[in-house]
Amino acid sequence: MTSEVPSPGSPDPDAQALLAAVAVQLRAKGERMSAPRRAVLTALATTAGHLSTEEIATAVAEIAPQVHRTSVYRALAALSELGVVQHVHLGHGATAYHLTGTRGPHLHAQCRQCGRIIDLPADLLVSVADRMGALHGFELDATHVALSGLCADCAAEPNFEEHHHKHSPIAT
Amino acid sequence: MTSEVPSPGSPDPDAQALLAAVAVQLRAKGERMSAPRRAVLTALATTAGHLSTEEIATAVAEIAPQVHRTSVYRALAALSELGVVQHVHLGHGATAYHLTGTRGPHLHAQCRQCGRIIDLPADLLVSVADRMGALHGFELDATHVALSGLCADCAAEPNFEEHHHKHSPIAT
DNA sequence: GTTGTTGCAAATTGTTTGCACTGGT
DNA sequence: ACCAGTGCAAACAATTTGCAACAAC
Repeated sequence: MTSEVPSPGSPDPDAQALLAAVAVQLRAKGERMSAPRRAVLTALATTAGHLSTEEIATAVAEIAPQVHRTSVYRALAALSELGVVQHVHLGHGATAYHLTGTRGPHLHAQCRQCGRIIDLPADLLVSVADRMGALHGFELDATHVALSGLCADCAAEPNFEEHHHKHSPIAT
Repeated sequence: MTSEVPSPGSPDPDAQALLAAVAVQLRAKGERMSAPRRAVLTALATTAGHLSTEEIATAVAEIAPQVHRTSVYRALAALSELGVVQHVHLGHGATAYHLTGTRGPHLHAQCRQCGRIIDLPADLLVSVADRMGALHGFELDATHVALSGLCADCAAEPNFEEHHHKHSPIAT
């Protein structure tokens, strides 16, 4: 939990390639690659999971301490705009960010007890989407919000033993 | 839109009954019925829809102007605790509240463009829930978050013509 | 008369904005 | 050299908390 960021010595080819590719995309739009953006991308790339703004800010602080929190927000906005970064709305009030490429398209579910996020197959809701389309003409974007419920561990143990707590303490 | 609150003259039997019933439940727990709680319940009862804290606060201000915003939050917390009020997490960062009894159990979907909320049959996700249970032991609570997407109107008109805007301007 | 609840003001938390300056290209 | 992007401080919005006064029971 304290250091999933690669030490300055480990180049991490994947992250390097990502930075280069994004730099190109940015330049194509007349925008620029910068330290904060690099740090945010690195944070996201080295986790492969879903991070809250809070968690990204923390990770960035370890990677590039001089980067201001404000710039993290701005970097996330810019990268979202670019399409490299996506976000998922979790229950409660939190938003989680992840790289668009990562692990292909997938849906999310979050445990309302321990906050754990579970990835689900992208096609899980296709029939539901079809039904909603037929019923209301509603065009479902299933990846955009996380389904809510209880993970296996928390369902088994009804009380809050805060099993893993990889994410937030969650209220509801 | 400006006044769905009943004028002081109209008693509204449904709301009255609700207030009485909740008062009993509160007392059973050693708690009390009060002006703010009455106002919040009335606001929710007279809308039958889903209201944001903002909207509730506004409605309450019309019903009982002396009620402080803080008390609205506290009333919502108390009534949620009691189980009379439930909330749904909408995309973006908003939370909508509604009476537990209202229109029976149902799911929600929200248009990410205009914010409109659509009610869906409660059983829409049962097969998905089963699949998640089998796959991960995850116990889905489908009512707790709103599915996200585009409503028919907004899907037809790709640009933001802010069709109805019953709810928030929504960003994403 | 108790004590749960309120109103208010102040503290918190999370995010955004204005602006002079820095750094990528 | 140009101007997008940054750091910082201040503005903002939304919710929470401490506490004395109040009112439901």
